[in-house]
Amino acid sequence: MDAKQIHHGKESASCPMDFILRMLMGPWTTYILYNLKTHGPQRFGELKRRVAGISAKMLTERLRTLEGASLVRRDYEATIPPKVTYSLTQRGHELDDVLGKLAEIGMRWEAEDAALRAARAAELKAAE
Amino acid sequence: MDAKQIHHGKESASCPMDFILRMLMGPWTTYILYNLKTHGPQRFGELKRRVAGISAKMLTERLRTLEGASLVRRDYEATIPPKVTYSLTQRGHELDDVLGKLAEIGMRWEAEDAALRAARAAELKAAE
DNA sequence: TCCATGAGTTACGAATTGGTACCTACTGGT
DNA sequence: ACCAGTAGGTACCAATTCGTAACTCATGGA
Repeated sequence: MDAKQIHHGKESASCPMDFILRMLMGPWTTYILYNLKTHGPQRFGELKRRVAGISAKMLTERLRTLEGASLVRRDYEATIPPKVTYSLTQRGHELDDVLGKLAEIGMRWEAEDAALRAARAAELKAAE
Repeated sequence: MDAKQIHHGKESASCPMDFILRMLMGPWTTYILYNLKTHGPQRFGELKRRVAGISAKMLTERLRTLEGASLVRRDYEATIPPKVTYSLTQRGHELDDVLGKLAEIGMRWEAEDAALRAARAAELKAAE
């Protein structure tokens, strides 16, 4: 769906995780998935308020992409005003483990880096 | 390192997997990591030949980014011509599991989709 | 003497990205 | 009568991205 994919589309067919990473990679995608996971099904406006800073355009586009990949379901109720609820599909939930593991690794690295910085700072202070 | 990060940097601090996904997300990043994982430490040119279609500029930039994140180590020998070898660090190898799982999910989805398409095609043929 | 190699760097340029502002249609509140 | 909220769509515009082509430096080979 992006030009990038078209651009080297043939090569990327060889790597199955490429597709999935491309899906997760949008700047806001992880926030959206994270919010849908932790706060459950939500309406468009709710989601937009939670994912602070995102524009309606971007949110729409990301949700459409996720919907196209069957990671998110869109339930439209033609009430007035209309009510559109987004939720994770089964596929969306299949990513829970991996995202959890990634978050864990991310946090571990963050902690390690912080410890390293602290140690270095202490070292500097001692040398001074 | 990207403007994207600067752009909503404060918000992204709340999500630890965001950093890590941003690292993996570059169009070529997974190929590079995959190649380093499966073919072991390699020199720049070797890597460039394996990751078909990548430009030297991109490869350099991606490797620098990965190096900055301590996922890849760069060993430079100042011989003539110079010899630069890249390999996964311990941190780089910590992603093996997750990437493996992602690849597995990706392949499963691909297979499911293919099965679905086949079923649909058969249905069409039967109806015809 | 000219070319190729290895590992890049730099300049340029076209395409893509993503934000802002404005539009829709409908209704309920003041 | 006017404004706000819902769920977007659209046009425009600036910035970013990524590819291409040219350049680097030093040496060994034809």
